[in-house]
Amino acid sequence: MLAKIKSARDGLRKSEQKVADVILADPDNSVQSSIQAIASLAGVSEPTVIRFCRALECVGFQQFKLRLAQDLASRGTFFYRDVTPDDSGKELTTKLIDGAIASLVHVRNQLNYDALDKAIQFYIDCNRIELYGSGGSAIVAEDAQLKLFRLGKPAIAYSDPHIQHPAASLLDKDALVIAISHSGRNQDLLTTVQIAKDARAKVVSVTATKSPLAELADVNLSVDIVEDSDIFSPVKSRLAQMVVLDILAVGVAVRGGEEMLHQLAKARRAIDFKFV
Amino acid sequence: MLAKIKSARDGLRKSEQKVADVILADPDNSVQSSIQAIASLAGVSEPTVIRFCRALECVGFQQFKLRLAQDLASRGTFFYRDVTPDDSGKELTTKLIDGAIASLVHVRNQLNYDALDKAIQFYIDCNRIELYGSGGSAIVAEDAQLKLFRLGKPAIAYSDPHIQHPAASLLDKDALVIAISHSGRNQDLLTTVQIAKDARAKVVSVTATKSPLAELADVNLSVDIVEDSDIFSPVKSRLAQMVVLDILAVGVAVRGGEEMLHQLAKARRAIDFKFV
DNA sequence: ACTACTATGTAATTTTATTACATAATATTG
DNA sequence: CAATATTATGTAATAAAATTACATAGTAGT
Repeated sequence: MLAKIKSARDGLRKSEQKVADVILADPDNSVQSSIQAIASLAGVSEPTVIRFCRALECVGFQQFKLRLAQDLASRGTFFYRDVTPDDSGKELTTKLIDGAIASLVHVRNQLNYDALDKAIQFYIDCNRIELYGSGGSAIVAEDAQLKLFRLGKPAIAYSDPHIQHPAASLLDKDALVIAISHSGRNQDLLTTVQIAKDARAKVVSVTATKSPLAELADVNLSVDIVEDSDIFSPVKSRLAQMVVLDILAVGVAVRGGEEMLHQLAKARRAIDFKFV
Repeated sequence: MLAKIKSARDGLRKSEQKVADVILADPDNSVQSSIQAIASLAGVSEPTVIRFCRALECVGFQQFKLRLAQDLASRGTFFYRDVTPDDSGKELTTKLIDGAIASLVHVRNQLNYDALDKAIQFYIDCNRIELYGSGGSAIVAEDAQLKLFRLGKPAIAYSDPHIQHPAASLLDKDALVIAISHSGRNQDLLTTVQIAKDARAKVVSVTATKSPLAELADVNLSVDIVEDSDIFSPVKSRLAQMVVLDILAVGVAVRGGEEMLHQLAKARRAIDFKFV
């Protein structure tokens, strides 16, 4: 629609062009305005605005506004821009959410499906899961615990390295470790994972490609998010990690066949009223 | 917006529900209709339609239609499809991530900026923050705690109702409560919030529009996500809630002016190597 | 069963969009 | 370069739509 206005502009009558200019100058504002507001902004009469709409093949002003609004809504490409102190609430929201979306799109494009399949197989072959992560990654670990829990095998998350270490040393070859880290360079976590490996547990990491943690793990689900401009630490990676683990959990569920899905649906219904 | 209507529906008055049903039944047609048309289709009076729009936090019918139209337009971009057992890893990933993205787009389109501004002001005016959430929402509360923590005021998250209750009773008018819930109908949480209000604390809720919790809170940051087809419980709402609280936190930070941003940057550098 | 409150509708009012018509501007032709 | 036709634009009237103010019906609580 915007493009249509632009290309139609020169073929319009003089006063209609004024209307086109006003709308092109601030389309977001225009969709909220009345004919009156636009007419006076453009310095033309109200019928002129209607004629303008008709020239654009709309039956009236309302339809024109509707089309324009839909156009504006779907134009959204999600590119990340830094927030600045003078952003309005709307700008802030748009920027942060677009950033989050962009990082999810990124994950979608980079996720390694072989690794995912291997991780799913590890889950199927194990008899219990331990999740390790500290700081922000502890949140992700807990979230994943909630999910994996309902798939039928014991799952527990530890965030304190002093507990992770002894816990890891008690694992065996039937245990699965999921180690979560943004940078993959947290020394405590690396030590924990090494202990788990020495105990012959399988290790899936959720971290940056080529990081020490990714190298150490049996399988890495890569989450490479640049947090370049966030005021806060890894918010976007946290989202991305959560989604990756969600994919793992759902993957396990669907590979488990009909009966697992069925059981999950049951579990869900039972929990729903509590899970708020 | 559609999701918003769905989740708000049960909290509406009877005749407003009729309006909701008419619109949900054929949203594409509704955006082109006048109040009259919708009113007569729903078998209610015209003012009822307006009241319905206001209940959805729109200033009038026009704004409502506009939002709905924009919602319909962007709905096609990332649409959610159910996962099936024979999905490949790639299909699984695409489906789940698109679902997550769609829910973030929703949040972007529906967030109420006035409410956001008020919530930011509450933070600025308070001297400590308590976050309440159970189950999945406890994860969100902890995540938010991590963020708010660094803005300079004490923040603590409680997930156990038996701890939330006494904690809430000890609050005073300088305390800010952030209550998180998917449905906004968790009785324990409602009780906690009532206790907090009786203690004169300010309450910001992060939950579904028109839910009992939203009604009870001083300000609600609406997160209306339909989890219709997820195998797991509120994963998408959890993401959405986290993002909304991230927006709140960043909003507080940027409104705090240059010096707060500076301090945060310092804090971040200091923590970075730990915060993995 | 009465009171108070909430929900809903009716009718008036205001705002918004549209039409019909008049006038001004521009082009066309003798 | 008039005179006239044609097109463009505005004014004022009208119709439609949205909104408000108010009245009444319904409901919950005593």
